[in-house]
Amino acid sequence: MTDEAFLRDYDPSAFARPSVTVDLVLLGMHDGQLAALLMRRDQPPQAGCWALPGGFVGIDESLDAAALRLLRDKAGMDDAHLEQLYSFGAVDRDPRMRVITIAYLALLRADQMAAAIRSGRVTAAALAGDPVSARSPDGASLPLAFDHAQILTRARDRLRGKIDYSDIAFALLPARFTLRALQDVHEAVLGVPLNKPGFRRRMLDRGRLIATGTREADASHRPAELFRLNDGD
Amino acid sequence: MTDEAFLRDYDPSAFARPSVTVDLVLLGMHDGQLAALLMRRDQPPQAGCWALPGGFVGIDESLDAAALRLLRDKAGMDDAHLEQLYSFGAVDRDPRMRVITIAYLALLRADQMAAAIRSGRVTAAALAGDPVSARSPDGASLPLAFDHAQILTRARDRLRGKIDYSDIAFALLPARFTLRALQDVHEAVLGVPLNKPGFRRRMLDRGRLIATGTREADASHRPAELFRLNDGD
DNA sequence: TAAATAGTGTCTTTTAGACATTATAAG
DNA sequence: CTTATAATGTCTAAAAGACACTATTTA
Repeated sequence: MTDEAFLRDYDPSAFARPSVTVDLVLLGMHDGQLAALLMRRDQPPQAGCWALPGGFVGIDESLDAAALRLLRDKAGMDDAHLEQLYSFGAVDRDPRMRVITIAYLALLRADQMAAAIRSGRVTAAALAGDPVSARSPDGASLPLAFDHAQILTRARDRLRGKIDYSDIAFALLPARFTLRALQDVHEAVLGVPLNKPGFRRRMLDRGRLIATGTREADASHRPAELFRLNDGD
Repeated sequence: MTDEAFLRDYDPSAFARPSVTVDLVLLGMHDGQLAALLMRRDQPPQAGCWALPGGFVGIDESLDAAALRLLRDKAGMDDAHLEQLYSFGAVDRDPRMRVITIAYLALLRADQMAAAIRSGRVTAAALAGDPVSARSPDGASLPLAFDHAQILTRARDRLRGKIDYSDIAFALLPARFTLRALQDVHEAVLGVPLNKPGFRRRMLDRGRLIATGTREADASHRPAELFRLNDGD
């Protein structure tokens, strides 16, 4: 890249620049299904459609910092798993102006999901299908704004691709969890039922799960043992 | 995101916006090693350092279109494997101004590498280590500009992560290739030697390789059979 | 004691690593 | 006939799917 190109870009009005935003895909388990937290648009364009929480990237703010700020402002938390997902830059993705968005994937525990929903700023929508579509808890289909179906599909696919060899499933669970709950997460993300003994053995053979010796409390049947992740090494 | 935020952003001088560029990581095999194509900076800042080819994203140009344009302009080709890699947006990554770059990974065949080098616009640099460092063919270490070592490391890691389950290795090979050449690509990318019979069986059992019946020509020993990829299904 | 889920044992198939052996070309 | 590499066979170990079975809690 030549310095002349940079220099002429020093004058912000000489050449039009795209706006840059960060959008958050907040994913977690809700009612036993994989769900995203969405905001309802009440202004045109696309009023009535459901959108990802997002905002502009500040001129003195890194992309990661912008994602963290939005996580606090839109979902009211600051300790979720957060990773950059993909950048979307189709020319007409927003009818108002040229906007390039860097999408981030945030993984929430059930208690974080519940707290964000209680705050009233976001609503949970179950995700299914390919490409992904969103459904409200009562089963109604929720229309998605802009290219957000595409973004949600890529987020779901990222989760599917990484769940077998990474620790991301645990970001969707409390610190102590049963093997059944862990299997429920895997099945919801992958969209297929899994073999129980095989799943159990695969998880335990990995050597990362530590039995706590305590058991779940509220079950109306034999209670399962609670495990925690050994994130020390 | 509120419409007020969008509206105030309609005036480009009201709020400073970052510049947006696309940088290309052009990877291929060179002298039996994994190598990137770099440009030497002859102007400050970082004069004498080696940088990825890149350029601004046009206001009416998608990210993918900008990457394709740069592939043509900087490497003189338009049929390489091209995929978005990651976006880099640290506030001080470029000392001149705030620049967010969307990095793309391009995979080149040996003949494309050679043609780009002959054009004189880029130079091949072998990649090794973690984080990646660059070396010229004569063994000299090449200092990398800005955050480009970080970008190259992420490109190399993407290649490593996908080579076992995707077709990207074939993007680095001509249409017809020997199993030894395919193994050389895997070994260069992964940085470890592989077992020959096991590698051969794994590739053939996948059912994607088609024996052509012809053999390599220039060998001074028993010539190996040439295969091609079945990219039909 | 019935119901429901937790948890285990075992068989089989698949996959992959290691290593020895045979085959075929050039010089 | 020597040398170098191609190509194959076989043994073994680890991983994963399927399924039957036992164990333990609540109601």
